[in-house]
Amino acid sequence: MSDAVDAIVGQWEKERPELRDDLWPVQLIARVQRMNRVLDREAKVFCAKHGVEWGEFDVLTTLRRSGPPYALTAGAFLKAAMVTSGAITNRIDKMEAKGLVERVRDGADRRTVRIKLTEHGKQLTEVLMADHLNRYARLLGDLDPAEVDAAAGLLRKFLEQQGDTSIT
Amino acid sequence: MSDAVDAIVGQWEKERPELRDDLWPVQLIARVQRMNRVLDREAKVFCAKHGVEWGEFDVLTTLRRSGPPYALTAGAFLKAAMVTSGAITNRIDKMEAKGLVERVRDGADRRTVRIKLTEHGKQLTEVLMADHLNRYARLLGDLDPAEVDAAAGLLRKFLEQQGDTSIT
DNA sequence: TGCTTTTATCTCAACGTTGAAACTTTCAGT
DNA sequence: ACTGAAAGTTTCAACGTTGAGATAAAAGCA
Repeated sequence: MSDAVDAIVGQWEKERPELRDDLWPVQLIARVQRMNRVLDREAKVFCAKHGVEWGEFDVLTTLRRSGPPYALTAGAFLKAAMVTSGAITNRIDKMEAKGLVERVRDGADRRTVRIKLTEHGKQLTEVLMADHLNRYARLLGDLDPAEVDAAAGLLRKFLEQQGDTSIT
Repeated sequence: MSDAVDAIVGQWEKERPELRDDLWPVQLIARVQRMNRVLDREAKVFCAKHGVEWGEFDVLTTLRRSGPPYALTAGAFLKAAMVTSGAITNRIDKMEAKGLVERVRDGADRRTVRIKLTEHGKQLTEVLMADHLNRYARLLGDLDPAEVDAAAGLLRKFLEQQGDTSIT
């Protein structure tokens, strides 16, 4: 059994044999990158079916799981979505035009803008989530659950070390 | 110990308890996505230090590990880099301007264009690789090698299932 | 030899993200 | 109150990628 990354590492071992002992991180890192690409393409197809962008779906689910009143500040999205501020403004602009969310300036701090899920947005999210999780289960369905769990645990350690510990 | 993904899953369990048994794929998939983001940022900083773009570095190493004569067709890059044809054309245009690679149309099939590493490009790549692998080792250095290996193995299975089995 | 299909690459407009600068509001110190 | 620093968001130009279409060459077939 071998994948594209095995081929890549094989090439290095042949071309630069002296690097042999330094290639083990490639085995994980390159696969994380390639898996991300695969997931990304899959996600875009899924979102297109439902008429939303991948980034918009991210905003919808982030709002939905935050619980009532389904409203978060723009700043909260920066960490949750791991994108820059300009991207969030852009996403919200389009989603507001679609009627999925609305901007609410509340009195407490007039710098902040709360992004709030509209009723339409909430209903769409409920529909999307079911399909979304089915899709995930299908993608990983043929893998050993215990191994998936172990791999997730290792990635958690990496992310903790890198300080990816909070979404607020 | 918990990371951002634990927080996300925790929110879902609270908001939609009935989804509890369907959230296990999120534990892996969300971490692959977030780890990819972390790696991406790290890579950009690394590349900026050496005056190349992340996509350009990818082309350089792909050529280098392919072995003499360090020349590949544009099509070969599509699968290796998992990007579209327009992106490759764009990358090669810029790298040719920098003198890192050169386009060679050889007689056999005049449709194909071989992208060839220049001497300058090759020398730069040698320098970059040492730093690159040091960086990788530092990133994963605090993790248990056996666990890294196991996680890489699981991701390999996923990628095989998704047909990511060749770079040619 | 003609004709169609396939393969390989390039072109280009649309798109989303980045990152720095601008803007407004709030906070802290005096 | 006043002033400077900090925080939250928006603006905007530059950038790289996408994806469909164009172009050109090769292969298959009559």
